[in-house]
Amino acid sequence: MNIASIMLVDDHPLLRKGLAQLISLEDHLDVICEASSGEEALQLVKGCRPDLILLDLEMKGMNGLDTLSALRNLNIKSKVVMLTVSDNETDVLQAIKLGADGYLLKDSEPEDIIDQLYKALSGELVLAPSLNRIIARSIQGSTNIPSIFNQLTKREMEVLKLITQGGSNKTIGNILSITEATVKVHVKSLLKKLNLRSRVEAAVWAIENKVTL
Amino acid sequence: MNIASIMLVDDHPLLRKGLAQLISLEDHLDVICEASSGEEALQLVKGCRPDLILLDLEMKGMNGLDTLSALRNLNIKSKVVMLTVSDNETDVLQAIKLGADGYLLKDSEPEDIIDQLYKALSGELVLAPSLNRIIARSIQGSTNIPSIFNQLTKREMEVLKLITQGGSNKTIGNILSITEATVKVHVKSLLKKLNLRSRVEAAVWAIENKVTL
DNA sequence: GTAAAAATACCACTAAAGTAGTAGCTTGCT
DNA sequence: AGCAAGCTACTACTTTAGTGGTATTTTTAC
Repeated sequence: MNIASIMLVDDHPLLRKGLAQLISLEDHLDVICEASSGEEALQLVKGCRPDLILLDLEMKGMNGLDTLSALRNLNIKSKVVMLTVSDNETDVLQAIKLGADGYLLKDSEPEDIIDQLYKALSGELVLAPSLNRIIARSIQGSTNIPSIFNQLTKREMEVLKLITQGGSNKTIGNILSITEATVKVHVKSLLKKLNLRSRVEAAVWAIENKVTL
Repeated sequence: MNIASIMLVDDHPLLRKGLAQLISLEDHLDVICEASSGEEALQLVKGCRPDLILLDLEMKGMNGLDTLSALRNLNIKSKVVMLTVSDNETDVLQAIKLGADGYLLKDSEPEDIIDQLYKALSGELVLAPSLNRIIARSIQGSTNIPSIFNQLTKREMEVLKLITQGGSNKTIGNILSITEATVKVHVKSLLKKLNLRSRVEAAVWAIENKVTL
């Protein structure tokens, strides 16, 4: 077996250090470059050509999902394994949809992570064990949330964002230069799409699903 | 200078590894024990007697602040430096109030973290640079938020929690077995205390300040 | 034991929020 | 060209939310 090259992308130097050290103990794995942001990662990949990219989901600026889709758009064929603290349902499904080769949690045991990296390198789709039930539910089709997540229109997203900032329909209307009535229309359809009952639930949903737009 | 003993408390093995490796490069610092939770930390401290405890804020189960106050109740005199991803205002101030000797952010540069640890060991109160303005604001007294945080009554906290779950005043009343009118009273005073304008803002505030009660 | 704070409850009122239906206009897709 | 989808706007209506004030009972604190 050849030595597989790995790129680390995480805005926490500490965690990169931990990963690098962990990986350095493996004969068949080698960290060839590190990036502290999604932007940096995109610049470096071309020169790096890693076999596998370990990508943090929660990053300032460009987040992990954005970075992932940007990487795919650049036609980078490296395996990409997401590394995250959250087992957030939409994030997991979104990552998979975007072509991630794995989704691991930071609180896993180091040995498990290494195991999973080998599996990912061999072409397997690896998921942290605690994510299995999320995937299962999604396959059962009961998960209308993530598919509908994308179906929120730009306007609805904007309105949702402003709701999380505590805006009333009127103030949201002023900000977007539309009438309160129109805001209500957006709120209504947004609630319907997300299957929620009030703007409070929408705000909570948005925060927990990190609607950043 | 003697070698200072350090205890690591973090539920992410990876990050512990990173820290341990980082610290192992220092001649005057030595990691003598590690804990993966607040509970474990409390069990281990007595046998460990570290000079300094590096304590993660975000942990499952007992969080960092709980752990800190528990440590102080056990009359542990070790320096305690909080390590966290968030620069959340209330957390910082709360930690300091509870007697933390430092508050560092995980995305700092490793060298900076080491520097800060030395300073903390020498008795200095160390804060990540980006926290300075938070502290400044607090000293200016403009920060009514954290002091008032504690002033929310039990009932108000319960109501607030239920608001974050999307409950209407009526349903909250049903859950708590009080009338809608009474719920409104609680909401009113809760909004006043937190200086917020609507239940949506309250919900967002509660989530961002991790009101778990 | 008294005073203050908390929790309960009610009324009356204003202001938002949410629902339902209609409709004109634009943009993208076929 | 035609159709679907998104954005806009309106009316009319019901339901919640939020404000102000008063008042009783229970806890908590000193």
